[in-house]
Amino acid sequence: MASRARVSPATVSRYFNNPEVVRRPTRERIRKAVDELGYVRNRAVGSMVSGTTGCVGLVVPTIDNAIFSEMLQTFSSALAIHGRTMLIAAHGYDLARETVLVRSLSEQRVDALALIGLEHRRETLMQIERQGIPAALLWNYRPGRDWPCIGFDNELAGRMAAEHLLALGHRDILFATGEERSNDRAAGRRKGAMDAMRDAGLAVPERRRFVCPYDIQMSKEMIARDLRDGGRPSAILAGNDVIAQGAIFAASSLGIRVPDDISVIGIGDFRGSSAFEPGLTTVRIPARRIGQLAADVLIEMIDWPEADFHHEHCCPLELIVRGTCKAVEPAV
Amino acid sequence: MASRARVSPATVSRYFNNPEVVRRPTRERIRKAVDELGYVRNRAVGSMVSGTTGCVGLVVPTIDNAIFSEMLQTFSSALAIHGRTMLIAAHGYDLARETVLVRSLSEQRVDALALIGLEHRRETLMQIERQGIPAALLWNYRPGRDWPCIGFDNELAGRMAAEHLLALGHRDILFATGEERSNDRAAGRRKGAMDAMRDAGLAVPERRRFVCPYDIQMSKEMIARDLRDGGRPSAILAGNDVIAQGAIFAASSLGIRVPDDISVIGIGDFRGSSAFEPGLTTVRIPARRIGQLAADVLIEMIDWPEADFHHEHCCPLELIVRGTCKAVEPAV
DNA sequence: AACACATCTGTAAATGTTTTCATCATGGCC
DNA sequence: GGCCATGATGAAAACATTTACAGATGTGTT
Repeated sequence: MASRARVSPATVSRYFNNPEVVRRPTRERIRKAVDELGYVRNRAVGSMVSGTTGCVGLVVPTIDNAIFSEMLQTFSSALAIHGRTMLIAAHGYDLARETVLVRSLSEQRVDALALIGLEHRRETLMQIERQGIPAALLWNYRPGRDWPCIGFDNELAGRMAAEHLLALGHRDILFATGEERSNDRAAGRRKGAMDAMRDAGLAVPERRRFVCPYDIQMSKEMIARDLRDGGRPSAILAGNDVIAQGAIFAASSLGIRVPDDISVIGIGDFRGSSAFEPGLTTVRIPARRIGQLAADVLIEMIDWPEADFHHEHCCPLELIVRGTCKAVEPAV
Repeated sequence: MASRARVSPATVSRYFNNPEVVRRPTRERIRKAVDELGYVRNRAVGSMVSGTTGCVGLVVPTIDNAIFSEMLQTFSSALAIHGRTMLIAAHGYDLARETVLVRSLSEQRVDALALIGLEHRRETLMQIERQGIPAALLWNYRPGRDWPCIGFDNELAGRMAAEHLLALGHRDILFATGEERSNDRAAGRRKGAMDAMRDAGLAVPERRRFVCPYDIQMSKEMIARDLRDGGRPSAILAGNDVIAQGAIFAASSLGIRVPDDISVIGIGDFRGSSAFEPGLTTVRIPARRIGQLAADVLIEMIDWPEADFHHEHCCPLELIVRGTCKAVEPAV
């Protein structure tokens, strides 16, 4: 390649990385040679010398998820603006597999790494620390961590949902929360909701709590069965909007009207939740904001490795009141 | 690293790539050294010498999309089984940007590449061809292409939906199809539906056709407005399930009952479409199957570069009849 | 003991880019 | 014309791994 343009490899390198330092005619000669040979420079090699790949790794439980994908999209676009690429890997809610993926990403020499949630295997975090890869934990937030952390307070989300129902006078609430295995977010939300109940002096019987998978159809079926066989609560608190949507359809399939006969609240405010009839009342998760912040923080950490600002962002939640919750009639 | 275990770099390389050719005690020594030093091998460098990175690139219009993400998940898992990683990039329905992404992926030296749709800029395809990267086009299918192609017949999908409505006696159908800019899939579906109407000897007036964005809320609003102002068709054919869901909510918001007052059919069978009340009648896209096949095909192309089997997979579609379509009452 | 053979490991070359330092050319200024 | 500053380019080292080949060691057979 270099010989075709009658320049040294050094100049070719400059042509790609700092075109302006190459004299116009030389530049033109290289451009032509690149064109004719269909030359594509090998970034992998460059990374060996310069130590950077321009890739940022993102390890998520699953891509196949309404709300993550919103964050992913923003994250990816934000990186692109800085000329970086996103490398993505999904572990399917299996933290052991997460360790493998992190290693694989390290081997690719990603410039930075983002993980979902605060809970990870010791091994995973040590791997990252040891290699000195800039990294951040996303989606969940608790203060005082020694890792950069961009997310929101999942406990608060659960609490906000519960308190909204309590404020409307609901006492008999069904808690249909998400699977908690390898998922500190779901666990946090349930805890927050339970705390709110306790604080209100209300006990939640075992039969009013259960775990739903992240699937609208399966949630619908489980909740429908419970509504049919397990008595009739006055409200359902769902661990996320997918479960909430399942709950609405479950009610609908049994001829139970929302919100007249039963109230439903979700967490997430996924795309589409606003379109429901009636619109889903929910606690909005600032997914795009998290994606954007995550990208900003990681790029900052890459570009100023010494700086060591303490990155902690707790993004605000917002209760979105739409049409699926209604006050209980005052006892006559 | 090599010195710490008192072996040559060559043996370390063997330890990682072919552990079984290294003698037990040596292996153990290396394992210990790796452990102590927290050593992580640099795959990027290896790729320079061996020419492979273990990464497969996937360029999609958007990740933030119910049905792609199902395919992505399967694709990624299938690759993982073969020890390969997925590199993903989204161009936001901008084929010019796609070219840039493909170049970037080439520079990373992905072992193979997958693109969505059949239409791409000449430049994009030439880039790939010139570099000799194994590549496949996904999601859409038309026979006789000179590129490996794994997808389904989008025209047929549109036609199937239309013919179902026609068979139920519908004549006045509203066509709410997807945005066609940089999207041959949406264009194909609309064409298929229109062809079916023509074949049935029916003209579709301009006011019964319009384009919806890929967003449930916006689709709902557009369709609600049309239903209010533009007269009342007996059925709505939606270009995808998101639009169909928007249509159902639009009807619902106006007190129009589905399917009694109006029928709705979608294309996709997204997760969640089955949970609707009533369940959405739709044409199922075999998303997981496409993801699996795509991974298989690409891995085959990587492993047997010479083989040159003609890869063309047209995955079968299936009409899923649920509850949103009803025969029109026979004229009295 | 000699030999063939298999198994394991080391040597050294090769890979394509970046980076540092040196060199060369050019032009302005005294 | 000599000098310095500036800008453009080249030379060469460095990077961490793979691979072909050679050498070493061990094993079993005659």
